[in-house]
Amino acid sequence: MTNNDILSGLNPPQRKAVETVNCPVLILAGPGSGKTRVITHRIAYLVNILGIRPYQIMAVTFTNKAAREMRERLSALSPDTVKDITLGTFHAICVKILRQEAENLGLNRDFSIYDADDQLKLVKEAIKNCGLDSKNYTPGSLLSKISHTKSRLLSPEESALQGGSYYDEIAAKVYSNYQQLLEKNNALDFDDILLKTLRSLSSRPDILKKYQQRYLHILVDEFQDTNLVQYELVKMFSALNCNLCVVGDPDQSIYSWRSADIRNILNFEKDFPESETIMLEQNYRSTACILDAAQSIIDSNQERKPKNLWTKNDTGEKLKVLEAYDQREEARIVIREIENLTDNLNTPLGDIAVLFRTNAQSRAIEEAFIRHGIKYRLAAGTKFYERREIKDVICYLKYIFNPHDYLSLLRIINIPPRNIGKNTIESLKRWAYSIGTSEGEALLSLKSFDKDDTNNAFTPRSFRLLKDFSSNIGELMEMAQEMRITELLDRVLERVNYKSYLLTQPDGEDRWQNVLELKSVAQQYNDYSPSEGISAFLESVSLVSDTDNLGDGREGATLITLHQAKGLEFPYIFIIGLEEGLLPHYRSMDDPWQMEEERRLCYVGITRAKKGVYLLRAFKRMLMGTTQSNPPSRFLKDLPDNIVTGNQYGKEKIRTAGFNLHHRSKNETGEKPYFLPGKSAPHKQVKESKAQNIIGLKAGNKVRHPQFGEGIVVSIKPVEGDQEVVIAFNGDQVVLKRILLSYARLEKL
DNA sequence: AAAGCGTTTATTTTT
DNA sequence: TAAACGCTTT
Repeated sequence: MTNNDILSGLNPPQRKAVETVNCPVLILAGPGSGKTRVITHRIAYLVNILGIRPYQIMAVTFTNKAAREMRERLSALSPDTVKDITLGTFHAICVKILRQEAENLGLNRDFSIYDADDQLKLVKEAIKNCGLDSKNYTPGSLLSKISHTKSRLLSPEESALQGGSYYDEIAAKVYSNYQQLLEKNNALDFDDILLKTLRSLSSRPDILKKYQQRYLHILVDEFQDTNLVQYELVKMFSALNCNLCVVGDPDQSIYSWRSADIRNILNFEKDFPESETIMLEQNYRSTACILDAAQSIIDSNQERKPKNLWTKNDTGEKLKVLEAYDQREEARIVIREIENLTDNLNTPLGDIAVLFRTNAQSRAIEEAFIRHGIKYRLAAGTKFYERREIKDVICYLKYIFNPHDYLSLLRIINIPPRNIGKNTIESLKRWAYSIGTSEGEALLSLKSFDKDDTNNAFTPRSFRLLKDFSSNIGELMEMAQEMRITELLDRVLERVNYKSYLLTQPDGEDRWQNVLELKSVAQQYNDYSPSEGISAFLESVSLVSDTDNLGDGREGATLITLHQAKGLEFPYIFIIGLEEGLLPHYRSMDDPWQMEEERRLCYVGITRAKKGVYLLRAFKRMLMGTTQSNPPSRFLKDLPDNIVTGNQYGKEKIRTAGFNLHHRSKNETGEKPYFLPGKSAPHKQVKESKAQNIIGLKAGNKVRHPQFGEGIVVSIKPVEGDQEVVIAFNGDQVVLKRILLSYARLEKL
C-alpha cells in the first residue's frame, strides 16, 4: 500500500483531513461527503504511511453497524490493521476496559448489563422503596430524567444538591435508590458503562496513563451525537497525545433527547484552540436539486455553522410536493408514485424508502402496501432479542454468570412454571435479608442448608421448591466453568425442560426455532474459554441491537422513521406527514431549540435521497383517536419554487387554504384543540378562503375544476370548517372525486 | 395463572 | 383508535 493508493481519489479537503495528523482535528462532513471514506483512509494513512501500530489507534462509532461497516471498508484498504485496532462503539470499548481492569479498579468483572426493560423494572422498584405511589410518578419519565442526570455526570448526591422543583427532589431520591439497586444486582446500565469507565479511570491516573500512552490516535465518528460523558471520555483518553480526530455534522444532530449535546461539536474549536477544522462540502450522493432543497431547509436554523454544500451531480428532477385528503389518500399517492417508478422507470422497490416522524404513521402505508401487494420491510419490529423466549434463555445465562443478578433470576425463577409463586419469592427475599446477602446468592446458599437451620423463613413446600431449583442452577453454574457456550446452552435448556415448556405455549414451534437461532449466534463464542465465552456472548447480546439486522435484504420498499434513516441512503425517498404537529412535531413547538432539531430531522430525511424526493402531507388525519387537520409543515415553505413541483396550489395557497378556520372551529365546538393553550399556534392568521367564492353550491350544479375539467356536484356536506364536495367529472369515463371546497379552485358554471 | 375489564396514554430509541 | 397497564375476578 503506497501513499498514492491511499491519497489518490480523494478531493483536496478529504486529503487534508487524512493528512492532518499532529493536532486535534474537527472534520465537518456534510451528508454524502465521503465521511467514512475519510476515516478509513485516515487510519490506513496512519498505519501504512506513518507506520503507527494499529494497536495504538482507537476508532469510535455510535452503532455496531457503523463499526462493522468501517471494519469491512478498512480491511479492504489495509487488511492487517483491522486485527489490532480498537474499533467499536463507546459502550463496547468501555465494557472491554472495565472487564480488563476490573481487578485494578475494584470492580466485579461479572457485572450484568441492564437494558431499558431492566432499568424500568428497577425504577419501579426504586419508586416503591422510596414510598412513592407510581401512579403519580411514571417510571418512564423518572428513568429518562435519571439518564439525563447521569449523562450530565451528576451522582445521586450531586443531583440531590442541585435542588430544583419538588419533582427534581423526588427524582434525585429515586435515582439514588435506583443506583443502589444496580449495585446490589452487580449490574451496570448503559449510562453506567460510560460513567464508570470515566470515573474509575480518572481516579486512577496510573491505570489511565496506560491507555493514554497506548492510544496515539483517537477517531470519533458521528461526533454531533456524543453526550457529555462521551466527550469527557474522549478528552480523557486523548489528553496525552492530543491526536483527536472528530468527524460529524451538527446539522444531523437529532438525538438531543438522548442527551446528545450538539455543543460538543459546535464548541470543539473553543475547547481545542490548537485544532484544525476541515470542511467536507462536496456531496457525491444527491442531485443538485435535492441538495438545494436540503440546504434551503437547514439554512433557517440559527445555531449552526454555515456550510456550503455543492455537487457535480446533475440537477435532477424537482422535488414533488403532494397533498392528500387524509392518511389513506396519502398512502394511495405513495403507491401511485411508487408504481410509476417501478413500472415506468424500472426502479427496483429496494431503491425506495418511505420516511415518517412517528411509527404510528407506518400503519396506513403498510395497509395500503399489503392491499396492493407491494413488498416492504419495516425497520422497527424485528426485535429478536426482545422476544420472550430469547430473554428467558438469556436470563438463565445472566443469572448463571452473575449470581447477584436478581432481576434475571426473577424472570426465570418460575419459567417454566415450577410452582414458585409470590409467597415463595417473598420468603426468599426475607431469607436473603436475614443472612445479609443478595437474593440470588441466598438462593444458591440453600443447597447447603437444612430446612431446620433457616429460622422458619420458609414453609416446607417453599423450601423444597427453592432448594430443588437452587441445586439445579448450582450444577449449571459449575458446568459453566468448563463448557463451551453452546454446550452450556444445551444443558440449560435440557435441565429446565425449556423446549417442552415452549411447545405448550402459543406459537411454540416458531419460538423454539428462535431459541435455536440464538444457539447459532452463540456458536461464534465457542472458541473462547468457558468463562470468557459466556461473558462475550452476553455482552454481544446486550450491546447489539437487532435493528442492525435490517440488513440489506433490499427486495421491498423500506419503511423507516426519520431517526432510523440517518446514515442510510436511497435513490428515492418519500417523506410523509409534512404537517405542523407531525413534522415538526407538536412536542417541539414551544421550544426553539427543539424546533431546530425538527428541522435537522427534515434535513436528514431529504439528504438520504440520491435521485428523487417526494414530500407528502394530508389535509386531515387520524391522530390519537381524533381527526386532526393541521397546516402544511413550515418546512415546505422554505423550499424555493424553482425546485419543487406537485399538486400544491402554490405557497400562498398552502398558507391561506383556510386551515386556521379549522383550528378555530375545533376550539369553538369544544373539541380538544390540537395545540394546547399556551403553545403558540404555528401560523399567523390569514382569513381569505376560496370557499367563500361559491357559497350556495348545491347538488346538481355544474362546476369546472382546473385539473379535472367540468363536472356535476353529486353531494356537498360540511366537514369541520370546510365543505366536502363530491363531483362527477366526465372525461373518458365518469369519475367521482371527493374534494374540499377550500382547496379546489372550482368555478360554478 | 389466566381472563376480563376499566383506565390511561400515545415522538423519536444508535447502546 | 388501540395498545398497554393494573386491578379484579374466575
